[in-house]
Amino acid sequence: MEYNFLEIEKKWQKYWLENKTFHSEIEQGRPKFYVLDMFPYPSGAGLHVGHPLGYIASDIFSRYKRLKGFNVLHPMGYDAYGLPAEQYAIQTGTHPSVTTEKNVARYREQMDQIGFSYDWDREVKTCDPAYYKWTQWTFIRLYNHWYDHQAGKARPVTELLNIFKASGNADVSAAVTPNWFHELAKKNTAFSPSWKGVFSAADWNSYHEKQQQEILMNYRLAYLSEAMVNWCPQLGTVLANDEVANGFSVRGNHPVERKMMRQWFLRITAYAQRLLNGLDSIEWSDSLKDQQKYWIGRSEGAEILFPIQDSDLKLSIFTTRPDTIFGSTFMVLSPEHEYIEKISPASHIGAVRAYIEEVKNRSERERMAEVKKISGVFTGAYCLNPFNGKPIPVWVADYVLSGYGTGAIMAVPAHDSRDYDFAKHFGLPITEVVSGGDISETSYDAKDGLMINSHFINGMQVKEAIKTVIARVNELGIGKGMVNFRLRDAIFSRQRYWGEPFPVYFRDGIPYMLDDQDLPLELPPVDAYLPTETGEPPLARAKNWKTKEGWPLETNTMPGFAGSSGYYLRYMDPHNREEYFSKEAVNYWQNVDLYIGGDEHATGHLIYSRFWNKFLFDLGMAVCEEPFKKLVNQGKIQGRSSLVYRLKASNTFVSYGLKDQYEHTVMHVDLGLVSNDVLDTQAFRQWRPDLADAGFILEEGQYICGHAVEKMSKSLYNVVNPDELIARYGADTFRLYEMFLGPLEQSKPWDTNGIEGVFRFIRKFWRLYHDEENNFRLSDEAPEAAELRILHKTIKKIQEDIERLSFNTAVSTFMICVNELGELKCSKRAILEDLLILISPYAPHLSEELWQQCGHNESITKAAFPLFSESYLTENTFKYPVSFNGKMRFQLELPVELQAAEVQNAVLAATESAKWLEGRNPKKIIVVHKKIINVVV
RNA sequence: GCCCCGGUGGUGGAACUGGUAGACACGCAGGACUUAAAAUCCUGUGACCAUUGCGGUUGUGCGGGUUCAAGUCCCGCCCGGGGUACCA
Repeated sequence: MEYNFLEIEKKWQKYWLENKTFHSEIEQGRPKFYVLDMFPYPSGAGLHVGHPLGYIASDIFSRYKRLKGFNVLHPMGYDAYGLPAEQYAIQTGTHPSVTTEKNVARYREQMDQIGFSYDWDREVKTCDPAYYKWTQWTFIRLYNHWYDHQAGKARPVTELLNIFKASGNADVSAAVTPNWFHELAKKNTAFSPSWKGVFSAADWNSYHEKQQQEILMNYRLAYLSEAMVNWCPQLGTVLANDEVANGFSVRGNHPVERKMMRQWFLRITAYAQRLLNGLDSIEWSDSLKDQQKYWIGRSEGAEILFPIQDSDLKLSIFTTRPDTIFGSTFMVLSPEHEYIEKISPASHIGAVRAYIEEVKNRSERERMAEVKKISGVFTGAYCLNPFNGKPIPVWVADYVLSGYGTGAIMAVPAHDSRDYDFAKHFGLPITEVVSGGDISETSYDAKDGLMINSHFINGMQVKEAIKTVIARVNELGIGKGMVNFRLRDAIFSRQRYWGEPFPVYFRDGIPYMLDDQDLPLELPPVDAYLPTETGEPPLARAKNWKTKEGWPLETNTMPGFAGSSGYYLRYMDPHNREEYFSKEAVNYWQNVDLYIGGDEHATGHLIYSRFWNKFLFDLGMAVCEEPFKKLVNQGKIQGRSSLVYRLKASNTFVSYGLKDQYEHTVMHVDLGLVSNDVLDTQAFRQWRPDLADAGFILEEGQYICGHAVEKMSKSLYNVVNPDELIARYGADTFRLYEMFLGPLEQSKPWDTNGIEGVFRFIRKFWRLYHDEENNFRLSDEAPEAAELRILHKTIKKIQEDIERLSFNTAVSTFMICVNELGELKCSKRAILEDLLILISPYAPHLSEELWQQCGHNESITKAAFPLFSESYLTENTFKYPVSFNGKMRFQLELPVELQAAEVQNAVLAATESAKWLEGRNPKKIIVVHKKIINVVV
């Protein structure tokens, strides 16, 4: 039988589906292994050749682990909420679920063609009410919990209420919104403006329901707050920080502005330290961990109070360099700082207000673009250095951010480059307090040197000085050591239709959660997918969008990362109607052992889901602190575009090698018209009407195209579609070729040319099992030592490669093995059956087919991975490479048992040595057993 | 600016802990089979020099260093990709 991949692949895909070959169930006593792909957003364009790269790798690993005896959980699903389907709905009126279903079906069809070993019984879709019920359920828990820093975990709000009732909040160490009491006093006149947010039990019990709820909101892990948010007018919604880059939306690249809005937030900052600590316990790439570390942005320092001159007010600043306090020659407040109005004298307040107004009107984008532009204004006020009472002028400038630290800094121009630039610009004094730099040209920011001009810390090293100042500040009660994080709470509301509805209603303007029994709150139909005339989100269009009692429901929906934050847990028990997932399931499957996906999720999904998991861990539901033990980012597959060169103002095209002799413009040409960089000129003329009369300047009778590596995109005509390749070469060849392309984690260009080599290999492999007439034929003769050596060498290498996810070298290893067995004309069952098992994770259809022809009734996926035995590889001689002064000169075959001294003698005795010794005596002979000999002369 | 990753033939890449640089494949050249083509098989293929033969020199972005030995380790640069951007 000829190798007919079309038939074989269809046959086994059907077999796997009908026999539920990859269905997994809990099997106590059998070790589990959880392999997960980042589930895709099903876009209308379908899969291109870059998408399946990670899926193939994870599939190979899953199949390998099954052969190794593991009970493998390998599910797939869809991150179904997304902007494209909704934008399409806005344009056409088609409900996004219709578009999504269609795209899901297409994705499934494409994935099935590749022969993945997913347990499709566990499929989840984030837009499925049975799934998002648990997203809503978790939101309710977040709302009903607060973070206790003392306990280091989330606790129920009911417990917090008991504490408040019994003893107020003085002893509570909770994660709260900074300056929440200040905002509350502004909103609710029942609270005094000078209130510091501390209340006794008696105070608490005297508060009205509304006041109590308003206070509690600042403790909840999901909370509603008026805050500066990223507003994207084109998308008509708010975005989280990770969804914005350089002032533009990551999706769609639309401008984003800052706006005050009331939104739902998740208090992810409560978990900042744990999110940081957890990174040390997981196997992720350094670059990914660094990205998260930077995003979390922990910095240690101190909060110090500076009294304002002629006032009772004290200005609180945050600094990581308390050692430089005597070098602080001015203070800077952010333009939003509450003290500005209070401290600026009448003589200056006009100019200050004008500056603030100017800053406010600058858009976020302008601000970004003008980072280097220095601006600021003197408030006219002074504060005093708390140690020596020296007056320091207070400025306002927009290089200080209101959202970080206390929104105010002590500027130390000598040792901070931003302060330095500011001081130079406004002619403010620069006082050196750390020796070791030259501050005439630039600031000296290093934390290295001895303190000078600094009273009680003079002569100390920076590190010691920092400790000493913090201790002194503590002692005097004018500040304390403090840790700050760059991480911001996650904005959780979207003013869009296509997302999870919040399980929230409002009574007298106060939010309340729905009962669990009313979940899921399903997404209602609307007449249009646009905001209302009054600017309310699309859900405000839904009829009867209220509770049974008539209270209005929340009209925002949840963001994209809501549904993807806990999906790996739901896969463990996807059909459970009573629980998110059962205790039994999570105790068995624990967490993800290997997670493969793109690194664009570094500061989004991968932080949110770690947070989500830690919260569920605090609830006692997740059993591991970290959801993804090992994570690998597959590289991007870039497009390899073909280029042709058109002579200026003509329809003549010049071949690549001759193009520099003419003035020309470069044009992208469809990959389908090019083979091995040679253009099919006939097809080119038919490609577009305007090219029908195209002329060519050829080299050696051919038109050679140039090429460029760039992103895969329709507009560059370089998109390669897996369906066509599979139709032509089969899925097994396609899988192998994707892996053969290069290391999984590396980005690389797709070049279809090489696929022929892999296809050749597959057919060569097939021929090992067949005679010249293509009849299946294996011999039962005992294998020879040489054949066994090849097999075991291969087992060893394949196992090592797969364990370190080096799939490209594994493919080479198979090629070498088949080349060598082919040379020996090996057709021994004892060799070839093991080889089939080895290759089955890579080329599953082919190996199932041959396995069956070998006479097995059961799927090869149930076989056991062959055991490697060192004994077949032992040799009694070794061919030593012999170097002279490090240069390899010749090889010398010697018995392996020879000791170093004997080897040295043998080398000196070798005839070739004389030539390189040239009569000299060697100074030294290095012998590394079974590695190398180096003669030093 | 800062952080991370990378730079090896015409191309994709291999060399895992320092130990024969260029495995495996593509492409290219030559050959076999064939009326011919496809398919298949064989040989060669980093560069330069020498080819009558063995061969020699050089070579992993650049410049130094450590070592018996460096693509691999150290120092200083250059280039490409990604992340980040006044976070005090």
